[in-house]
Amino acid sequence: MSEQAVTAQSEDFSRWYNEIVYRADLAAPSPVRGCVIIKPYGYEIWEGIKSGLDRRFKATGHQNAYFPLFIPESYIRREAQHVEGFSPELAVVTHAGGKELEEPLVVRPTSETVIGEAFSDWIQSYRDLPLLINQWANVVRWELRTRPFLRTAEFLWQEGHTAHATHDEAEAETRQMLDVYADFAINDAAIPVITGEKSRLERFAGALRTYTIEAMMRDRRALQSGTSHNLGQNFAKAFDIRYLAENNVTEHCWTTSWGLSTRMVGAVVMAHGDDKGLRLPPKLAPYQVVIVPIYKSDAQRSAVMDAVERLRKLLDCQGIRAHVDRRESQSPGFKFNDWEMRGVPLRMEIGPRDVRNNKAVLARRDLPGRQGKEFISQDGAVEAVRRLLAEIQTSLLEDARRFRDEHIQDVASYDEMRAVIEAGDWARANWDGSDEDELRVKDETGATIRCFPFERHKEPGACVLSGRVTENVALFAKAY
RNA sequence: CGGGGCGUGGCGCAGCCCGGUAGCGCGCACGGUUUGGGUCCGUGAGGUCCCCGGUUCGAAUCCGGGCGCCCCGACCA
Repeated sequence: MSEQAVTAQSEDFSRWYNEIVYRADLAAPSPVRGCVIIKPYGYEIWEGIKSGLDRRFKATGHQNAYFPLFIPESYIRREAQHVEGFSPELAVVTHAGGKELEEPLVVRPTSETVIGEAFSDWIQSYRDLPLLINQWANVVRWELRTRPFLRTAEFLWQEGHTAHATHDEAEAETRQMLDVYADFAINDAAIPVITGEKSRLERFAGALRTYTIEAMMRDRRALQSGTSHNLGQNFAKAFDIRYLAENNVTEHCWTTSWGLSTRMVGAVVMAHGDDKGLRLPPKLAPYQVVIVPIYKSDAQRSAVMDAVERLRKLLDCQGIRAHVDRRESQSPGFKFNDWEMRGVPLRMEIGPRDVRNNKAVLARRDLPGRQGKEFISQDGAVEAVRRLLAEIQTSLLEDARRFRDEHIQDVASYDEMRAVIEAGDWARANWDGSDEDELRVKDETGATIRCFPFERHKEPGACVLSGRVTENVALFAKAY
């Protein structure tokens, strides 16, 4: 990596990102254009994301299920805005079983339609509500340009689909799940996301309202990292999802959907990475501690490996994910660099000197060079590791938060906004513009409205474009 | 679909302008050396130079045509 430092220039950063994704063994280039190959190390990060989310979904009463990969083309057409939004990027199966199908099957780009069709059968009475379902699945959207994890033709995600009796319940669900995402992003992924509502233009095809968590990457670009949609009664009407209320009147349900994808893996890479490669938050790191043994002679090796194995077991018993790098053909120095590149939060070095003194060296990945090194006694290893992992988890979040806050600027005029965007930062502005105004901003600055943040950092004021006084505050940024 | 670039061992590239029988780095295999911050040395395996046609005694190199891929933009989790 020495020849390619992370810089604030997105062009360099993109190169850094691609290289690190492949070198750290998160993914492999796919023989099928734009599709995914996630390698074991990258997949384990995804599994960490899955378990963090699944735990939260269970706590909010959601249950997992699985729906078909194929969707009859006619389903997609039933919700007007939905077709319009997705049709350009659909992959369609026209032949199967050796002959042309009567009705083409779409490879799901998202499952509102099939799940809506199923829900209409499942739901009869208000007693069946709320219906809270999640599915872990892969979906396909034939994107024009792809990047590993951030945008691939096929990606893995979870999509939650719920049905409720009232608008308010659906709205509460939509907001709750956004909060779940934010909680996960902040506390597990150490990414200080900003929650807010999407503009009309950025809204999900067919939704009443779309909420988002927006993350700032190390090159200051924004990444939409999860979304939650209040679908109103649009899909309920299109798929005839109705229930009989207590007063014996038939009503349409109010539905929601929300999703978070393997893009989150890319978000972790881009939000924390540095010149040396990945920096993984301990909660998501496949290996939290890597133990590198150091020895010269065979006698030294057996003494060192005994101590190493003892410590590994100790950590393992405490639920700490520890890995011993037993490679004989690689020097310790090589291993240090290798694991730093792969983002392991903590490295434990044990050599003959340490064995003699009952010591070990711990090196944390979040701090540069010597600053991160600490001598500990082997007896206190578990405690020290536990303490440092917690500190690293916190420090990554704080580091990212500081970075984020330094690069969001409040602006009072359109000129100011252009300058801030031009410089690469995010601009926070009073906004009361039309769709056309929003498009104009995109055209002229390259920035889009990431969201109208829930957390207000700005007083009512004049819209930077229309000049009308408004309470609305929008966050503008260039996005991935 | 618009603009730019590139196709040469597994990967990254040089060679092309000015034709002469294919080279470098990484990786891989084997041997030795080294191991507290990316060891070093030696030996070796591995190539239809994207495809088709033309010019020529001779084409990776020149000419014509085709194909593929990447990057920037439009679309997007």
